[in-house]
Order: sequence, then C-alpha cells, then structure tokens
Amino acid sequence: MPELPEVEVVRRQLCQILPAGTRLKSYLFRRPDLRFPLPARRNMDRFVGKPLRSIQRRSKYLLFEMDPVGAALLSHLGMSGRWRSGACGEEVRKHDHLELSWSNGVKLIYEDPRRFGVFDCVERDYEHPLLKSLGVDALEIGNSSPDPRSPFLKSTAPIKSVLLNQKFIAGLGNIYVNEILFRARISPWRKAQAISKMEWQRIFKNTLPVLQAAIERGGSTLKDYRNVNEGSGSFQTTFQVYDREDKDCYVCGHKVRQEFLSGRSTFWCSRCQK
DNA sequence: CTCCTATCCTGCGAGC
DNA sequence: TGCTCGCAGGATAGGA
Repeated sequence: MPELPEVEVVRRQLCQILPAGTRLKSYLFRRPDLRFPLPARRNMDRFVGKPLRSIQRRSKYLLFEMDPVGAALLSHLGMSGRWRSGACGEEVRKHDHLELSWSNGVKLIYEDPRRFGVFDCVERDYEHPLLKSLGVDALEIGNSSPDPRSPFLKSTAPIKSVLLNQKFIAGLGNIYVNEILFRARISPWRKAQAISKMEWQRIFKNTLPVLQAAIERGGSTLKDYRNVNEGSGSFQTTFQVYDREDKDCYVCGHKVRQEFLSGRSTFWCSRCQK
C-alpha cells in the first residue's frame, strides 16, 4: 500500500493531532507480532510517560521521536497497515493490533490485515537495523543527479528494479516507479548500466514532481490505503500508466502494457518509453 | 558479488 | 450462490 507519499500524508496528519510534548500515556498490543515480534514490554515501558519530540519520516518508516533524543518508536505500514485516530467507545476491529494512548486524549490504533508492517523501539541515536542501509530519501534528490560512483549505475538489473531498491533511493514503491519512468520516457526493462547521464537526469527530475503531486492529493488509494481520519487519497485518478493496462496512453494513444518484471506488476507505454 | 524467486498474510475480484 | 485461483502498495532470506 503505502509508499513515500502516503506515509508522508499520514505523518503530517499525525503531527496535527500529536503536538510536541504530548506524552505517551499507555500502549496495548493485541497480538505478539506483526512481521516481526513486537517489542518486549521492558523496552516499550521505557517510553510510557515520556513526551513526544516530533514525528519524522525516513523512507517509508514513521519515527515517533521521544525523549531522550535518539529514542523513538518505529512504524512501517507494510502493504495494508494504517494508523487511525480512534473514536471514543468505537469497537475493536478484526485486525486492530496496536494502540497508543496519548496524554491529550488521542488514541492511535494500528490496523493491518496482512501484518507485513513493523512496529519497534529505537533505543538510541535513531539507530535501527531496518534504517541502517537506506539510501537517500526520494524527496531529497531534488534537482541532483546520481553519484557517478554509485554501484547502482553499473547494475545489470532493470532500471525499475534499481529504483525499487531502498538502498539506492529510499521511499519509492511500485506505483511511483512506474509513474516516474513513464514521465522520464524510459522503459522499465532497460538495464541500469545502459542508462545515460541525461536519462538519469530525466528520472531524477521527474521524481520530486510526481511525489509532491501525490502528497498534495493525499496519496493514492487503490484499496487499502486510508489516512489517519480514514479518508482516501486521490492521486490514483491521475495515474498515467499504473493500473491502466490496455487503456490508451494519454500522450500517444498507444495501449498501455502490463507485464511482470522481477515479480512486480509493471505498466508502461512501449511507444513513449524507450 | 548480483539478481531473481518464493515467502510472509489476509481479502477481494474474476472466472467457472 | 459458492468455490478456487491469482493478485495486491513491501521487504528479505535464500538459491542460482
């Protein structure tokens, strides 16, 4: 479900309802694990009563930064995870797994049918194994070009696989990589090592506008994604290629194609993208 | 090393 | 209607 734009939308909403200084009042785990075991009580208990410093995003991870500096609660939404602001007296749903209750009365509920999500404690220095090898955040590449020394530029893997690799650029997922490659007019099947400098610039130049437009539209809701208030995004109505197989390309009228590339559904216009 | 496949899990839509 | 199959926004441990 959630790629960088969706996580960023959730982060901004969480910031609205959880101002700095709000204290974690209590927590509740309704099961022992998501993708990994949930943190041990003794680790989690250290956060109770502590004030929130801020809520940050790193790639597709949310960080509830807590006192002391460097400590945080780490959340990844996987494919079907959602944080919602619980209403007073609402019923527990089948896949509600976690609750975080805050001193201002907000109760955050984590719901995740597929349980590919992650929730863990970061003890110090914002260090966590899952954050360790993330590449540059996709929102940070701006007008830059890839580092010419980067080994990813020499990769024999298809460009789409390289862009999905979080060690290279962190935060892109299947939807936005398809959309970015369409706008850069590059075939997802091209080997990364065969991408010219100018083409790399086209890819980088198109990344920020796509992600920003998606954030402004509240992200993309295909099925599961909902924001903190359970509202949907609308960026899916502006997809150029994703989920548009056999439909006409908006640019050239050729039919948009769909095939699998490294196990992921891939959409592209074979006339526009070379 | 690098790259790709299978896998975790549930729900849903298509097809029969 | 009811079933079975395949696929879904992610990420990683293996095998080739």
